[in-house]
Amino acid sequence: MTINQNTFTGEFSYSLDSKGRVNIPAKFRNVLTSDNEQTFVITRGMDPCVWVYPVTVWQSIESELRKLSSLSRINRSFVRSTVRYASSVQYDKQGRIAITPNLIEYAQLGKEALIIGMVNKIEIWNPKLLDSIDQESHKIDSSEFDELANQIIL
Amino acid sequence: MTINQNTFTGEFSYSLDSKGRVNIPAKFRNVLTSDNEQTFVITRGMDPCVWVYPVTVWQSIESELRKLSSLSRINRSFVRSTVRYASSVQYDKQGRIAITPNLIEYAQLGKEALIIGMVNKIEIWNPKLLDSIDQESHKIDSSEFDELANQIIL
DNA sequence: ATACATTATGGGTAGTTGTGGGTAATTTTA
DNA sequence: TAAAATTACCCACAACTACCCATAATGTAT
Repeated sequence: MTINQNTFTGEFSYSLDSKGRVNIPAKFRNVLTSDNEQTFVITRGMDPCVWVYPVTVWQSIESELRKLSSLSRINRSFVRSTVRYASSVQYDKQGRIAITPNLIEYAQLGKEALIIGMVNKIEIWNPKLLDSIDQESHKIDSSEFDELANQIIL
Repeated sequence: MTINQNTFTGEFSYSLDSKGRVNIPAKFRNVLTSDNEQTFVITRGMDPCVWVYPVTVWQSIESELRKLSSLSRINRSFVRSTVRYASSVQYDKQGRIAITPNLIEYAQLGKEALIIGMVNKIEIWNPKLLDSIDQESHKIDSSEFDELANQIIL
């Protein structure tokens, strides 16, 4: 019945209310393993959006980061930028999480929120921003895109 | 007598009801392996139609996607575009799945639905749309078909 | 040919889900 | 320390979805 634990696919349009809360789609909550205890970690995405990880998945990312030696300047900078904006949030009885003002500003979120399952994590987008970025990148990347598509047989 | 597990061939005309449900042909349901638990994954096709995968087949696609690091912009964009419109659906006691409004719009589905077995997946088409696309492409492809003939012996 | 089983299609109902807002508890600020 | 602001927790409602049953059409077996 469930596809896979802690695995997210699909797209949902939800609204960000006046208190900065968004609903986590029921389909996403239902595939969360119980050891997450209704908890996610939210942080800045590499693109201008919010990344949402199940807390257990985030923990394994942290343990990877721990392996990176702080002797390297790039490592330090990478660890800092990854961890800096991360905070853990638990969803309420209605299945909503609160997005910090920090992240709302970074992802330029208004009332509309587009929630996209990205396999191991969830992205929250300003729909209009994603549209414009999508159109830009399609022009640029099409050849590399085709390469990837050839490796993965759909 | 089944041909092959999780393998679909043939064409069927069914109807999409007012709730957006279509029947999966009995022949297709009967070749589904039991580990799929009556579950498919539906998503956008490359053509304007709906693609329907047995969930176990989709899982292997997902595990390929998991290997792509989100540090690369192209990877992120590729994963997003692949997974964005995918959602898992279980067929009900009558053998029907519900098509999401998203996909109904994308495939321009009306009351008529043409269901086509495509070996490892199933396609759901607006019959009229397929007709018009077929006629267009037949004019164009014949030379490229010849190329394929070297690779596949019919 | 007749009885039986399966299949395709339609619709009703109860529970779930998304959204808004209210109140109490906690933290921050003056 | 008191006031203000923020956060956590609770309830309510409308919309939607999953699940159930009914029926007609088709296919299968005796």
